[in-house]
Amino acid sequence: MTSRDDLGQMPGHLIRRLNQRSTAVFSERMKSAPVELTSVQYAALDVLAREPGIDQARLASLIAYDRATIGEVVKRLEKKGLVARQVNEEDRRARTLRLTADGETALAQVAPLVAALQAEILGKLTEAEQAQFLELARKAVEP
Amino acid sequence: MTSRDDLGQMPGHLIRRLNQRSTAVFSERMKSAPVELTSVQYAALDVLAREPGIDQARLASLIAYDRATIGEVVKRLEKKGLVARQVNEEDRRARTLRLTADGETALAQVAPLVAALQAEILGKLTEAEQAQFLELARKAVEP
DNA sequence: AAAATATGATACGTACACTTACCATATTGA
DNA sequence: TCAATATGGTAAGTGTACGTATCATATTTT
Repeated sequence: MTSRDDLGQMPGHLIRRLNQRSTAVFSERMKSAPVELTSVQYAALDVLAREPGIDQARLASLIAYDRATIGEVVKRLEKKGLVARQVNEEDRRARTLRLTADGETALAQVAPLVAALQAEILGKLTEAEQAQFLELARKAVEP
Repeated sequence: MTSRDDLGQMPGHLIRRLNQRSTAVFSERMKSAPVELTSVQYAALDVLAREPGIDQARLASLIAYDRATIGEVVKRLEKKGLVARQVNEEDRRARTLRLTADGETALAQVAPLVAALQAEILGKLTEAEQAQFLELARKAVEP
Protein backbone atom coordinates (compact mmCIF):
# COMPACT_ATOMS: atom_id res chain seq x y z
CA MET A 1 0.00 0.00 0.00
CA THR A 2 1.07 3.60 -0.43
CA SER A 3 2.18 5.30 2.75
CA ARG A 4 0.13 8.16 4.11
CA ASP A 5 1.54 11.65 4.00
CA ASP A 6 3.82 12.44 6.85
CA LEU A 7 1.95 14.26 9.59
CA GLY A 8 4.92 16.53 10.12
CA GLN A 9 4.64 17.92 6.60
CA MET A 10 0.97 18.75 6.78
CA PRO A 11 -0.03 22.43 6.89
CA GLY A 12 -2.53 21.79 9.68
CA HIS A 13 0.03 20.11 11.89
CA LEU A 14 2.72 22.68 11.19
CA ILE A 15 0.36 25.54 11.89
CA ARG A 16 -0.70 23.99 15.16
CA ARG A 17 2.89 23.65 16.27
CA LEU A 18 3.57 27.22 15.26
CA ASN A 19 0.64 28.36 17.36
CA GLN A 20 1.89 26.24 20.21
CA ARG A 21 5.27 27.92 20.02
CA SER A 22 3.62 31.29 19.82
CA THR A 23 1.53 30.84 22.95
CA ALA A 24 4.48 29.27 24.79
CA VAL A 25 6.67 32.28 24.06
CA PHE A 26 3.85 34.61 25.02
CA SER A 27 3.16 33.09 28.40
CA GLU A 28 6.85 32.60 29.14
CA ARG A 29 7.65 36.27 28.54
CA MET A 30 4.51 37.33 30.36
CA LYS A 31 5.74 35.75 33.57
CA SER A 32 8.05 38.70 34.13
CA ALA A 33 5.32 41.27 33.44
CA PRO A 34 3.69 43.37 36.15
CA VAL A 35 0.29 42.05 35.03
CA GLU A 36 -0.05 38.56 33.65
CA LEU A 37 -2.28 38.39 30.59
CA THR A 38 -3.02 35.71 28.05
CA SER A 39 -2.64 36.63 24.40
CA VAL A 40 -6.40 36.83 23.92
CA GLN A 41 -6.74 39.10 26.91
CA TYR A 42 -4.02 41.32 25.52
CA ALA A 43 -5.72 41.46 22.14
CA ALA A 44 -8.98 42.46 23.78
CA LEU A 45 -7.35 45.25 25.81
CA ASP A 46 -5.51 46.48 22.73
CA VAL A 47 -8.71 46.77 20.71
CA LEU A 48 -10.62 48.40 23.56
CA ALA A 49 -7.93 51.04 23.89
CA ARG A 50 -8.36 51.92 20.23
CA GLU A 51 -12.12 51.67 20.18
CA PRO A 52 -13.58 52.38 23.58
CA GLY A 53 -17.31 51.87 23.93
CA ILE A 54 -17.73 48.98 21.50
CA ASP A 55 -19.78 45.98 22.50
CA GLN A 56 -18.75 42.34 22.82
CA ALA A 57 -19.98 41.28 19.41
CA ARG A 58 -17.93 43.98 17.73
CA LEU A 59 -14.90 43.16 19.86
CA ALA A 60 -15.25 39.51 18.88
CA SER A 61 -15.40 40.35 15.19
CA LEU A 62 -12.42 42.72 15.40
CA ILE A 63 -10.12 40.12 16.86
CA ALA A 64 -11.72 37.25 14.94
CA TYR A 65 -13.18 35.36 17.86
CA ASP A 66 -16.38 33.64 18.64
CA ARG A 67 -19.01 35.58 20.64
CA ALA A 68 -19.21 33.00 23.40
CA THR A 69 -15.43 32.86 23.85
CA ILE A 70 -15.15 36.63 24.10
CA GLY A 71 -17.90 36.65 26.71
CA GLU A 72 -15.70 34.48 28.94
CA VAL A 73 -12.57 36.50 28.24
CA VAL A 74 -14.32 39.77 29.07
CA LYS A 75 -15.73 38.26 32.23
CA ARG A 76 -12.22 37.43 33.39
CA LEU A 77 -10.91 40.88 32.45
CA GLU A 78 -13.78 42.45 34.39
CA LYS A 79 -12.96 40.27 37.37
CA LYS A 80 -9.36 41.48 37.20
CA GLY A 81 -10.67 45.05 37.17
CA LEU A 82 -9.16 45.85 33.78
CA VAL A 83 -12.38 46.29 31.84
CA ALA A 84 -15.73 47.88 32.75
CA ARG A 85 -18.95 46.65 31.24
CA GLN A 86 -22.25 48.50 31.22
CA VAL A 87 -25.57 48.13 29.50
CA ASN A 88 -25.86 50.27 26.41
CA GLU A 89 -28.93 52.43 26.91
CA GLU A 90 -29.42 52.81 23.16
CA ASP A 91 -29.55 49.06 22.65
CA ARG A 92 -30.30 47.27 25.85
CA ARG A 93 -29.17 43.93 24.46
CA ALA A 94 -25.59 45.18 24.17
CA ARG A 95 -22.94 45.77 26.83
CA THR A 96 -20.58 48.64 26.24
CA LEU A 97 -16.92 47.91 27.05
CA ARG A 98 -14.21 50.25 28.31
CA LEU A 99 -10.77 49.94 29.84
CA THR A 100 -10.57 50.96 33.47
CA ALA A 101 -7.65 53.07 34.68
CA ASP A 102 -5.99 49.83 35.78
CA GLY A 103 -6.67 48.44 32.32
CA GLU A 104 -4.93 51.41 30.69
CA THR A 105 -1.96 50.98 32.99
CA ALA A 106 -1.76 47.24 32.39
CA LEU A 107 -1.86 47.68 28.65
CA ALA A 108 0.82 50.38 28.70
CA GLN A 109 3.08 48.16 30.79
CA VAL A 110 2.57 45.04 28.76
CA ALA A 111 2.50 46.44 25.22
CA PRO A 112 6.29 46.83 24.86
CA LEU A 113 6.82 43.29 26.14
CA VAL A 114 4.32 41.92 23.64
CA ALA A 115 5.85 43.87 20.79
CA ALA A 116 9.28 42.58 21.74
CA LEU A 117 8.26 38.95 22.01
CA GLN A 118 6.79 38.84 18.53
CA ALA A 119 10.14 38.47 16.82
CA GLU A 120 11.02 35.63 19.14
CA ILE A 121 8.08 33.57 17.91
CA LEU A 122 9.75 33.43 14.52
CA GLY A 123 13.19 33.43 16.03
CA LYS A 124 14.31 30.44 13.99
CA LEU A 125 13.91 32.49 10.81
CA THR A 126 16.15 35.21 9.46
CA GLU A 127 14.74 38.75 9.27
CA ALA A 128 14.04 38.35 5.57
CA GLU A 129 12.33 35.03 6.11
CA GLN A 130 10.22 36.50 8.91
CA ALA A 131 9.00 39.24 6.61
CA GLN A 132 8.25 36.69 3.92
CA PHE A 133 6.41 34.48 6.38
CA LEU A 134 4.26 37.36 7.61
CA GLU A 135 3.44 38.33 4.06
CA LEU A 136 2.24 34.81 3.27
CA ALA A 137 0.40 34.43 6.56
CA ARG A 138 -1.47 37.68 5.98
CA LYS A 139 -2.51 36.52 2.55
CA ALA A 140 -3.51 33.09 3.82
CA VAL A 141 -5.92 34.46 6.42
CA GLU A 142 -7.51 37.00 4.12
CA PRO A 143 -11.29 36.77 4.20
CA MET B 1 2.52 59.29 22.00
CA THR B 2 3.64 56.67 19.52
CA SER B 3 0.96 54.26 18.39
CA ARG B 4 1.25 50.61 19.28
CA ASP B 5 1.94 48.06 16.61
CA ASP B 6 -1.12 46.89 14.78
CA LEU B 7 -2.41 43.67 16.24
CA GLY B 8 -3.21 42.41 12.77
CA GLN B 9 0.45 42.53 11.76
CA MET B 10 1.76 40.65 14.74
CA PRO B 11 3.10 37.13 14.17
CA GLY B 12 1.24 35.79 17.20
CA HIS B 13 -2.08 37.11 16.03
CA LEU B 14 -1.59 35.98 12.45
CA ILE B 15 -0.57 32.52 13.54
CA ARG B 16 -3.59 32.22 15.78
CA ARG B 17 -5.89 33.14 12.91
CA LEU B 18 -4.16 30.67 10.67
CA ASN B 19 -4.70 27.96 13.22
CA GLN B 20 -8.31 29.00 13.54
CA ARG B 21 -8.76 28.66 9.81
CA SER B 22 -7.01 25.32 9.87
CA THR B 23 -9.25 23.83 12.53
CA ALA B 24 -12.35 25.32 10.92
CA VAL B 25 -11.53 23.68 7.59
CA PHE B 26 -10.72 20.44 9.34
CA SER B 27 -13.98 20.18 11.25
CA GLU B 28 -16.02 21.41 8.29
CA ARG B 29 -14.64 18.71 5.99
CA MET B 30 -14.89 16.12 8.71
CA LYS B 31 -18.64 16.55 8.88
CA SER B 32 -19.02 14.47 5.76
CA ALA B 33 -16.72 11.73 7.04
CA PRO B 34 -17.99 8.33 8.20
CA VAL B 35 -16.23 8.93 11.54
CA GLU B 36 -15.93 12.40 12.96
CA LEU B 37 -12.50 13.10 14.41
CA THR B 38 -10.77 16.22 15.64
CA SER B 39 -7.36 17.01 14.21
CA VAL B 40 -5.63 15.90 17.41
CA GLN B 41 -7.52 12.64 17.41
CA TYR B 42 -6.51 12.09 13.81
CA ALA B 43 -2.88 12.81 14.61
CA ALA B 44 -2.97 10.31 17.43
CA LEU B 45 -4.48 7.57 15.26
CA ASP B 46 -1.97 8.29 12.52
CA VAL B 47 0.98 7.89 14.87
CA LEU B 48 -0.46 4.76 16.48
CA ALA B 49 -0.85 3.15 13.07
CA ARG B 50 2.84 3.72 12.39
CA GLU B 51 4.04 2.82 15.86
CA PRO B 52 1.69 0.40 17.54
CA GLY B 53 2.45 -0.41 21.16
CA ILE B 54 3.91 2.92 22.20
CA ASP B 55 2.80 4.50 25.46
CA GLN B 56 1.10 7.83 26.06
CA ALA B 57 4.25 9.73 26.91
CA ARG B 58 5.87 8.69 23.65
CA LEU B 59 2.72 9.48 21.70
CA ALA B 60 2.63 12.92 23.28
CA SER B 61 6.23 13.61 22.34
CA LEU B 62 5.77 12.37 18.77
CA ILE B 63 2.94 14.76 18.04
CA ALA B 64 4.30 17.51 20.25
CA TYR B 65 1.60 17.55 22.89
CA ASP B 66 1.44 17.79 26.60
CA ARG B 67 1.10 14.51 28.52
CA ALA B 68 -2.06 15.61 30.31
CA THR B 69 -3.75 16.64 27.07
CA ILE B 70 -2.95 13.36 25.36
CA GLY B 71 -4.37 11.48 28.31
CA GLU B 72 -7.73 13.15 27.65
CA VAL B 73 -7.52 12.60 23.90
CA VAL B 74 -6.72 8.92 24.32
CA LYS B 75 -9.53 8.55 26.82
CA ARG B 76 -12.00 9.84 24.23
CA LEU B 77 -10.54 7.62 21.50
CA GLU B 78 -10.85 4.64 23.82
CA LYS B 79 -14.45 5.57 24.56
CA LYS B 80 -15.13 5.68 20.83
CA GLY B 81 -13.62 2.22 20.55
CA LEU B 82 -10.84 3.31 18.21
CA VAL B 83 -7.92 2.75 20.54
CA ALA B 84 -7.16 0.01 23.07
CA ARG B 85 -5.10 0.67 26.15
CA GLN B 86 -3.46 -1.91 28.35
CA VAL B 87 -0.95 -1.94 31.13
CA ASN B 88 2.56 -2.64 29.91
CA GLU B 89 3.77 -5.64 31.87
CA GLU B 90 7.40 -4.64 31.41
CA ASP B 91 6.79 -1.23 32.94
CA ARG B 92 3.65 -1.19 34.97
CA ARG B 93 3.51 2.63 35.02
CA ALA B 94 2.97 2.73 31.28
CA ARG B 95 -0.11 1.98 29.20
CA THR B 96 0.49 0.45 25.82
CA LEU B 97 -1.65 1.87 23.01
CA ARG B 98 -2.96 0.17 19.90
CA LEU B 99 -5.56 0.85 17.24
CA THR B 100 -8.57 -1.42 17.38
CA ALA B 101 -9.99 -2.86 14.15
CA ASP B 102 -12.49 0.01 14.19
CA GLY B 103 -9.60 2.40 14.66
CA GLU B 104 -7.81 0.99 11.60
CA THR B 105 -10.97 1.34 9.55
CA ALA B 106 -11.64 4.88 10.76
CA LEU B 107 -8.11 5.95 9.93
CA ALA B 108 -8.25 4.41 6.47
CA GLN B 109 -11.52 6.17 5.74
CA VAL B 110 -10.48 9.54 7.06
CA ALA B 111 -6.87 9.72 5.86
CA PRO B 112 -7.69 10.67 2.26
CA LEU B 113 -10.08 13.37 3.44
CA VAL B 114 -7.44 14.80 5.73
CA ALA B 115 -4.81 14.73 3.02
CA ALA B 116 -7.19 16.50 0.66
CA LEU B 117 -8.19 19.21 3.08
CA GLN B 118 -4.63 20.29 3.75
CA ALA B 119 -4.34 22.32 0.57
CA GLU B 120 -7.57 24.08 1.39
CA ILE B 121 -6.12 25.46 4.60
CA LEU B 122 -3.68 27.46 2.51
CA GLY B 123 -6.19 27.90 -0.28
CA LYS B 124 -5.64 31.63 -0.47
CA LEU B 125 -2.06 31.03 -1.56
CA THR B 126 -0.80 29.89 -4.96
CA GLU B 127 0.92 26.50 -5.15
CA ALA B 128 4.32 28.14 -5.10
CA GLU B 129 3.41 30.27 -2.13
CA GLN B 130 2.08 27.23 -0.28
CA ALA B 131 5.37 25.44 -0.75
CA GLN B 132 7.23 28.50 0.39
CA PHE B 133 5.01 28.85 3.42
CA LEU B 134 5.51 25.22 4.42
CA GLU B 135 9.24 25.58 4.06
CA LEU B 136 9.27 28.59 6.39
CA ALA B 137 6.83 27.01 8.85
CA ARG B 138 8.97 23.88 9.08
CA LYS B 139 12.03 25.95 9.79
CA ALA B 140 10.18 28.10 12.34
CA VAL B 141 9.09 25.14 14.47
CA GLU B 142 12.44 23.41 14.39
CA PRO B 143 13.59 22.41 17.87
C1' DA C 1 19.33 -2.92 49.79
C1' DA C 2 17.61 1.56 51.25
C1' DA C 3 17.34 6.29 49.75
C1' DA C 4 17.06 9.56 46.16
C1' DT C 5 15.58 10.52 41.81
C1' DA C 6 13.17 9.96 37.48
C1' DT C 7 9.25 8.82 34.79
C1' DG C 8 4.26 7.37 33.23
C1' DA C 9 -0.21 8.48 34.25
C1' DT C 10 -3.92 10.88 36.40
C1' DA C 11 -6.39 14.66 38.89
C1' DC C 12 -7.36 19.32 39.37
C1' DG C 13 -7.47 23.99 38.01
C1' DT C 14 -7.41 27.68 34.49
C1' DA C 15 -8.20 29.43 29.98
C1' DC C 16 -9.46 29.16 25.62
C1' DA C 17 -12.54 27.91 21.35
C1' DC C 18 -16.54 26.70 19.17
C1' DT C 19 -21.53 24.76 18.65
C1' DT C 20 -26.21 24.84 19.77
C1' DA C 21 -29.92 26.55 22.23
C1' DC C 22 -32.15 30.12 24.49
C1' DC C 23 -33.64 34.70 26.22
C1' DA C 24 -34.08 39.66 25.62
C1' DT C 25 -34.37 43.37 22.75
C1' DA C 26 -34.39 45.56 17.99
C1' DT C 27 -35.54 45.92 13.33
C1' DT C 28 -38.14 44.75 9.36
C1' DG C 29 -42.02 44.03 6.64
C1' DA C 30 -46.54 42.41 5.50
C1' DT D 1 -48.96 47.30 14.34
C1' DC D 2 -47.97 43.01 15.00
C1' DA D 3 -45.73 39.02 13.42
C1' DA D 4 -41.29 37.45 11.51
C1' DT D 5 -36.64 37.93 11.72
C1' DA D 6 -32.19 39.42 13.25
C1' DT D 7 -28.91 40.39 16.75
C1' DG D 8 -26.41 40.77 21.53
C1' DG D 9 -25.47 38.04 25.31
C1' DT D 10 -25.42 33.93 28.15
C1' DA D 11 -25.66 28.95 29.32
C1' DA D 12 -24.47 24.30 28.63
C1' DG D 13 -21.75 20.88 26.44
C1' DT D 14 -17.50 19.11 24.10
C1' DG D 15 -12.71 19.18 23.28
C1' DT D 16 -8.40 20.89 23.50
C1' DA D 17 -4.03 22.78 25.94
C1' DC D 18 -1.04 23.40 29.63
C1' DG D 19 0.77 23.97 34.64
C1' DT D 20 1.17 21.78 39.03
C1' DA D 21 0.61 18.21 42.26
C1' DT D 22 0.30 13.45 43.37
C1' DC D 23 0.66 8.54 43.02
C1' DA D 24 2.77 4.34 41.34
C1' DT D 25 6.54 2.14 39.64
C1' DA D 26 11.49 2.16 37.81
C1' DT D 27 16.10 3.37 37.88
C1' DT D 28 20.08 5.20 39.95
C1' DT D 29 22.98 6.34 43.68
C1' DT D 30 25.02 5.71 47.87
